[in-house]
Amino acid sequence: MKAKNYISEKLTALMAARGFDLPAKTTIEAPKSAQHGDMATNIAMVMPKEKGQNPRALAEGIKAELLAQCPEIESIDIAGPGFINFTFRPSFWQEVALNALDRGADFGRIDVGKGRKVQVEYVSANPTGPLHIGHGRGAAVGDSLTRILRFTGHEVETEYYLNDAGRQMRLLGLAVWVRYQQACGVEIEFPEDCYRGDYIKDISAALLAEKGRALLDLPEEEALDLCYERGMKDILDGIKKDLIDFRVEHQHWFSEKSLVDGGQVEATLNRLLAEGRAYEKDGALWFRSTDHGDDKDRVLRKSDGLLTYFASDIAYHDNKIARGFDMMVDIWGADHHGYVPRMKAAIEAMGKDREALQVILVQLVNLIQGGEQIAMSTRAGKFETLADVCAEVGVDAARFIFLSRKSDSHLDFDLDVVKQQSMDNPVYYVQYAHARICSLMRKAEEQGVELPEPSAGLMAMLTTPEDKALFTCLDAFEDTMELAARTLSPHHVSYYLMELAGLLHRYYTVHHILSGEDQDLLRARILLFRAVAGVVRTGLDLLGVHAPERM
RNA sequence: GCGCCAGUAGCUCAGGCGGAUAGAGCAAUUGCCUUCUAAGCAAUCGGUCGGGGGUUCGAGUCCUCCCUGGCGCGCCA
Repeated sequence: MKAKNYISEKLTALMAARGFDLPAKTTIEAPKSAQHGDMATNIAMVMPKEKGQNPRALAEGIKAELLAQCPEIESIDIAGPGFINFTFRPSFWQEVALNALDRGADFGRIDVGKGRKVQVEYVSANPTGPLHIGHGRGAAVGDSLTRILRFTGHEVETEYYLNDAGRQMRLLGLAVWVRYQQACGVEIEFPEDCYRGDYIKDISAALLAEKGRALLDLPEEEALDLCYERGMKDILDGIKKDLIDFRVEHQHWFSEKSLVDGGQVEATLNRLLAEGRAYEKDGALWFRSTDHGDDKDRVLRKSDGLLTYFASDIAYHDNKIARGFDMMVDIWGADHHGYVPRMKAAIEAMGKDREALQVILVQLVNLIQGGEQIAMSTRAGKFETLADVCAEVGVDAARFIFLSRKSDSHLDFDLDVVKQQSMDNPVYYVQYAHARICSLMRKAEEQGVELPEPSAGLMAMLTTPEDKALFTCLDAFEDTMELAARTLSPHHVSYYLMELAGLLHRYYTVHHILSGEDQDLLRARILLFRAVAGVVRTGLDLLGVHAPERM
C-alpha cells in the first residue's frame, strides 16, 4: 500500500474514534528534508481542540496510539510546532517495488476519472499553412493529456476542430489563385494580408502541372473555388502527416462548414433567441454574455448578415454538450485568453456548468537559434515548421521539451541546446536511465544470472539509502498521476521522471551491481531495476516519448 | 484606460489545500572511468522568491497597493 494512503487511513480511523472527520486542511506528504522522516502530517495543528490543548500535546497522544497499533511504522517524532513525522520499517518500502513488479504496466494507474466522459479538443489550427512549432506544443500537451486522462480512469475522445468556413479560407483560395496566375505569366500583384509562404506556390504549381492553364478560361468564381479546395486539401494532408509524424492522431475531425451548412448554427442561435439569451439590436444579433460574467455582450450575427466565429463556436460547443461529455477540454493558444469568459458564458447559457469547459492556454514558443529569436508569422510566410524542427532535433526531444514546462508559461525552445545530447536536454537523461537498465539486464543474462520470482525475502536485502530513495520515489508515482490528471498538467510527469532517473543514475554509480559476490543481492537489485525501468517506460509513454533499450 | 498571465540563483525553470533550513538542471570551480554505457556520479559556489503593506502559530503560496514584461480588449478572423 502507498505510504500516503496508509497514513491517511490510520488518521481517518483515529479521528473517527474521536467523533470527527479528517480535517480538510490535513496534509500528509513526504517532507522536503529526510531528517523529518518518511511522511509527515500537520493534523495536530489543524484538528479541533479543546481549550488549553496545544498541538504538541495532541501530537503526543496520536503518536502513542499509532505506535501501538501500526507494526509497519518504525518510529514517530514530534517536531516544530506540532508536526508528526513517521518513519516506516524497511519492509514497508520494499513492498512498493514488489507491487510495482506485480502490476507491471498498470502500476500507477488510478481511478481519478471514475469513467467520466472527457473530450480533448486540440491543435485545431486553421488549414491555411503548415503547423509551426507553437502548434506542436499544443499537440504535445493535448496528446499527453489524453494519455494521462485515459490512464487515470477517464473515457477520452480527441478531436480537431476544422475552421473550414469563413474569410480565412477565401483568403487562402485567393492566394493560390494569384500565385497560379503569376505562374502562368499573368501580370498581377500579390494582395496585402494574404498568405505569402512558399507552400502556396507549391500548391499552385501542382495545380498548374495537373490542369495546365485551364483555370484561366473559367469564370473567376469557379477558379477561386478550385484553388480553395485544392489548397485546403493539400494543406490538410500536410497537417495530418505532420501530426502523425509527431505521434499525434485525432479520433475525430469536426468540420465547421458542416455545422453551418447543416443549419446547426442557426438552430442554436434561434434557441438562444427564444430563451431570451440573445437579442436584436442595431440590426445585429447579440448574445447576453453579461448575464454570465462577461464584460460585454457579444455579436453573433453582424448587421451585414454574416455570422461571427463566436456564433459557430457556440454551436460547436452546443454539439459537444449534446454528445454527453462531462468535461470538455479545449487547448488554445494563450493569445486567445480573452475569449475564455465569453465561451464559459455560452456554456452556462446552454445549461451546463461553466466548469465543464476547461480551457488550457498554451503559451507561445520562442524559437531560438544562435542566441537569437526567430520570428514566426504564417502570413509573412516566415516560420519554422513543426516538421522542420522535428527533423532537426527529433520527436522525442521536441515533445519532452514541450512537456517540461507548465503549459501557460512562455517556453524558450533553443534549437542549439535541444540538438545537444547533454543534460541541457533532459530527455536523454531520462532515456539513458532506461537504456542503462536494459543494458544491465542483457549483461546479467550473458553472465547466466537466473531471474527469480519477486519475493519479500529478496527485497529484504535492499536496505541502503539509495534503495530507500528509489522505493519512496516509486511510491510517489501514483500521486504524480493523480496530480497531473487533476490539474490537467503533463509537466508533472516530466519532473517526476527526471527525479527518478537521477536516483537511478546515482544508484548505478554508487553500487556496482554485477561484480558483487552475493548472488541474491544481485537478483534483488535486478528486480528493483526492473521495477524502475517499468515506471520510466510508463511515464515516458504518457508523454509520447520512446524508451530506448540502448543508446 | 480595463482585463488575463508572468516576475524565484548568472541562464532555463519546478515549487497540489499556506508548513519545517526555498529546489532542480545548465553555467562556473574541483574531484571520479584497468570493472555493469562518463549521454553518468559527487562536492563547492550561487537567493531581499519584483517592491511596500496586510491576514496568522507559520506566506514564494492568500488579500491589497505599486513597478516591470507578455498578451488580449472590434458588428476581426
